[in-house]
Amino acid sequence: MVLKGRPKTFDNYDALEKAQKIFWEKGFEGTSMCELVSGMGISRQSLYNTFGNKHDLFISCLEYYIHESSKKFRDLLTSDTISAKEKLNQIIEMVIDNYTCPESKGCFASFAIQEMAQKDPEVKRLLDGKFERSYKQMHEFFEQSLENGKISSQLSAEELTNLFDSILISVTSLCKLSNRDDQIRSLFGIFLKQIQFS
Amino acid sequence: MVLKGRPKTFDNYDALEKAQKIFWEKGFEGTSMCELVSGMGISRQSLYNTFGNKHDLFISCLEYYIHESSKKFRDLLTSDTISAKEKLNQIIEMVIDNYTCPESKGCFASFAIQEMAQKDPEVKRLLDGKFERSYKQMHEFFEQSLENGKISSQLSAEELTNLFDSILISVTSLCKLSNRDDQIRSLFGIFLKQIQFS
DNA sequence: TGCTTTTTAGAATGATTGTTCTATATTGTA
DNA sequence: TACAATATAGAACAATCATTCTAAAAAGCA
Repeated sequence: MVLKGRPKTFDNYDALEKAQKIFWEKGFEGTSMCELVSGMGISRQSLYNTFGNKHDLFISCLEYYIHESSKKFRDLLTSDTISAKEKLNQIIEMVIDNYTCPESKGCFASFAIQEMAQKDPEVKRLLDGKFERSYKQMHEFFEQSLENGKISSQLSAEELTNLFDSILISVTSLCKLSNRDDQIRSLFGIFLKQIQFS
Repeated sequence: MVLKGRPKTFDNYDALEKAQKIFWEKGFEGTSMCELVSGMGISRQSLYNTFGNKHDLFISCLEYYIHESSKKFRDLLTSDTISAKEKLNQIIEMVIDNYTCPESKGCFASFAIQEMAQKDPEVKRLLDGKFERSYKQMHEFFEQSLENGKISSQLSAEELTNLFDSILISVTSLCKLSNRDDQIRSLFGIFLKQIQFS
């Protein structure tokens, strides 16, 4: 394939990341195309040529966010080099850092659940997929760890997954309220109390 | 105080409830005044006279929702006639019914957290207040129940409160995803496993 | 130098927004 | 009957919206 004409000068994913942050702060309906043009640092024409209309752009942002945010989580859970205990500790540390730092904006997917899932089938489908995949990854982790005796618990693999998933989702709302950092940390302490490591 | 002129023919709280449901479905930015005029069943002029502008109206909706949704919860927790175990069971049953019924729309306050809390200080203040009050009510309940021996647990009153609060918040997001009813029910089972009733 | 494509800026479009204004009807009390 | 308050419908307004269009500059390759 031969390239002709002026080459692209901006990076699609850089632009998507900028757009996503704007959507995140102002919401889908609350964000205007003018703000996106300014914020993404590309011209209106380039925006429409590259990303389609406003809704298309939002979907692309959500897809990119889901892809990026799932990466670290999946890599940690499926790593071969660290113990089950260490995996959990690293995930918990990562989450606590993310949701207790002052400039944290929470979770773009959780925001999308509340603003968009009900009225936008495409958003709903993407979110269902994302949360189902991470649920399955967690479940597999707990099931294997219980089976091979790395952990034991009075709770089943399903229950451990349900609880951990619930805590992860709740902190995306808690972090938007005032003075909840201690509660966020406490929740993971409570979760770890459910597990004995060998 | 003597009444003069034509009396009001619509009920403020009925109108607020209708407005709140529209905001709930479409979001603050996604709802137009025209939709509100149609949906609330009153004229545009009456709307502005009674509730001020769009933002004022949203705040009134949120205040009313907070007041109404806190009522049952508070009444149950502070009741003198039923046991601690019965209180928890009734609250749990109420929540599960609310969030697993097909026409459930979730929680208006949780929606407001994600769409509005970050950019609207007044909304933030109302939500901080609501969740802080219900947190304190729960904490008082668990503290007293532990002190007078109605319940015992390996978790402290703070931890029980943190966990229960977290579960309540997470189900407002879970209910917007597909096929999560079992998980919602499971979470309360897990919570009850943390408590021994006497 | 031509050709092609992407880049930019900004005008134009038509629809919709929140809000105010005008005008009139309704329904109570004095 | 007069007055006061609320009710209604809908026009008017200026602003903003998402999107398309116009026009020209920039940058690669043949």
